[in-house]
Amino acid sequence: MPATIKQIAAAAGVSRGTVDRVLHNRSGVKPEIAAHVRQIANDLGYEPNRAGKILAARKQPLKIGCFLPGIGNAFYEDVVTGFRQAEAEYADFGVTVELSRVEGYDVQTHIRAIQGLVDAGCQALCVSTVDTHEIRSFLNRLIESGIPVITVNTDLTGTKRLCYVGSDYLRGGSVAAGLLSMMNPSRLNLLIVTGSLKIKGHNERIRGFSRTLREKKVPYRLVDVFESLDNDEYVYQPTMQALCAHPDINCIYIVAAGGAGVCRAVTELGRQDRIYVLSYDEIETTRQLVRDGVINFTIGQEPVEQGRCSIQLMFDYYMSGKQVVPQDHITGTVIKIKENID
Amino acid sequence: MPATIKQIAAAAGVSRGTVDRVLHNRSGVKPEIAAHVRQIANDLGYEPNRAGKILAARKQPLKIGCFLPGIGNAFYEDVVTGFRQAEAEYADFGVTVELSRVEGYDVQTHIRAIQGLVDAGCQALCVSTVDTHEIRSFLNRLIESGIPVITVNTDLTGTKRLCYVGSDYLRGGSVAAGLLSMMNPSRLNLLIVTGSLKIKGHNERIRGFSRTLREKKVPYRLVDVFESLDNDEYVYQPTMQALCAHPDINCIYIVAAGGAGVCRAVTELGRQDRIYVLSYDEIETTRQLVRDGVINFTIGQEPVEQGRCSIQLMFDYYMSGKQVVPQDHITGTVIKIKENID
DNA sequence: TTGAAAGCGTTACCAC
DNA sequence: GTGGTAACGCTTTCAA
Repeated sequence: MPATIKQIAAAAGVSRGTVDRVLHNRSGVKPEIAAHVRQIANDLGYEPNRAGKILAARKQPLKIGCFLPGIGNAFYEDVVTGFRQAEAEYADFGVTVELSRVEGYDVQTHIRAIQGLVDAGCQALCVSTVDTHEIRSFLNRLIESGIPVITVNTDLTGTKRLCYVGSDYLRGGSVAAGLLSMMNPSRLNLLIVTGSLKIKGHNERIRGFSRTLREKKVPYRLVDVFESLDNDEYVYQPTMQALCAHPDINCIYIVAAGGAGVCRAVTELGRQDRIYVLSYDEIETTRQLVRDGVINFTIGQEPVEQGRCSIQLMFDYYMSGKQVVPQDHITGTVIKIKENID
Repeated sequence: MPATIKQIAAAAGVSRGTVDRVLHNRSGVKPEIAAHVRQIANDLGYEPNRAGKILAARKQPLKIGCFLPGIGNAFYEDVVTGFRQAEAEYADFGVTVELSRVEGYDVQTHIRAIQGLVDAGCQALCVSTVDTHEIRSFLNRLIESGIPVITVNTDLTGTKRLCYVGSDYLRGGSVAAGLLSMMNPSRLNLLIVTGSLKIKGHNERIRGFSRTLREKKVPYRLVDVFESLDNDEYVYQPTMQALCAHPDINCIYIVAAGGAGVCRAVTELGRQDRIYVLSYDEIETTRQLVRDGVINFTIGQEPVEQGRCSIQLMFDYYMSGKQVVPQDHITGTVIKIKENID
């Protein structure tokens, strides 16, 4: 059982208040006493007791604001599940989670929503937003005003965010290529359906994918590339056209949402057995397509874990007295096939 | 913020002591008062505060005994890592973990080691042992004497253990077959190397494997099956013989430990590019063989999570006043290839 | 600059 | 049967 403040106080011959001041680097302690106390705390291997801290902290409960875009994109529901899980887990530790969702990816809308969380009294933020200059400087201002920020699912380069919690998109692309390379394809005639050519994560997946295909010397021909705009309705037509124009397509790499639309075209043409389909994430429609054998592999990024973990890291950061800056948490790149999908 | 005992006491017009007695179903409270208190607790949605409980519980710290066999089998090291992680995580909540390891799978040795943990004052057990009648009745006696038991990695059928934390071996086998079915093999000439024909988990994997191969109508011929006894040295010879006798073997299914020995034979014959190798778990030698491209797939079962989770569930069980029996926790069946292995 | 005390929610124990 | 109180470790506030 580790030493307590009381024991340190007794050993140092001072009061608990003084020890507390020293341990929190607060002013008003004579330097030599401070040094002495620090020495003893060190010798005794002091580790603050979380239960005690939490109990005392109940007077100032922690309100964490969470912001997610893409209302209507089922993927984010899992992140929300993670937020809620963590909220339930830490409820009796005084943690509250306030969630703000918006539709689409408009910068001004995002800024307004995040500002709304702050106005509602949130003392910390977990956000997934777009990586533009305007957002970055807006968040940097918040951070400087004392509101710590963790980026979830998408990082914001060059901000002073505490840390990033999310997947390694490059690796995600690489894993897709690695799987394909093991399929022993005599020749890959490849269709790539990305979400948006403007979204960094999607582009990184494609970069990782093609790099690994080259490294592995997989013979392939890129037949076509187009965007799905994360929309199942929209993507159906271009997929249909591409498949009809190129009867030799034997692999479709779906980089983001829109898989259901792509697969509808595939099955309507009855070509599901002659085409390898790889996709990302585990929304319910994707899961069903995997069960049905239309999608061969889907590559997950543990979205629930992303939500849960970001709240936990923020809580721990506050518990450490904002002393210990959390490390990035890169979630797993999880391969799912019919047999290990839920 | 949920209601506290203090608030309930005030609302019911009784003392905190009385509320505490009611909430813990202890005797010595007039029935009508008890009912009244219960009513109010319900209305106020009372949830006990963990921080408070933990603090008060520091007077009786919880010592959990963990037993694992297979010293020398690197797999269990990861389970130990999980135990230690949880111990560190819960140290300031008064949790201590006492670990006992033995070599091999002798029933009497196991019983002696587990009894040793109890004698050392452990109030709860997390164990991985063999599923024999003798072990089962020994553990049932311990359980009846008031020591809760969680089975880790291997379940004990028909015991009164709290719950099982570990993988679904049947599914593990099924996933291996699912992967193979996607390799488009014209015809599979299959070598199966199991750990031991006496170990239930290994047999279940094989059962899941062959069932799924049949379901998927994968054309295959079983060339040979033998045991590795989890021993890299031992398994080398039989593998060499089988490979030489059957130059048409194009797939090896390694059901348990011994993968390094099997792969040594494969590479010495220079046949790594013509043979699909599937294995289980992620010990360092396996990882290296995956990186080297000798093993194509290895299927993990999250051993660290198994260790961590079993301690956590036991702690939560004690925290609930031994009221809430935890559910089985089946860890993921994780597919690893070169690109997503660490 | 330091000490003392109250309070967070729970449990345990002693007194009535 | 019931109430009161001390204790767990920590933070905060007030007093000296």
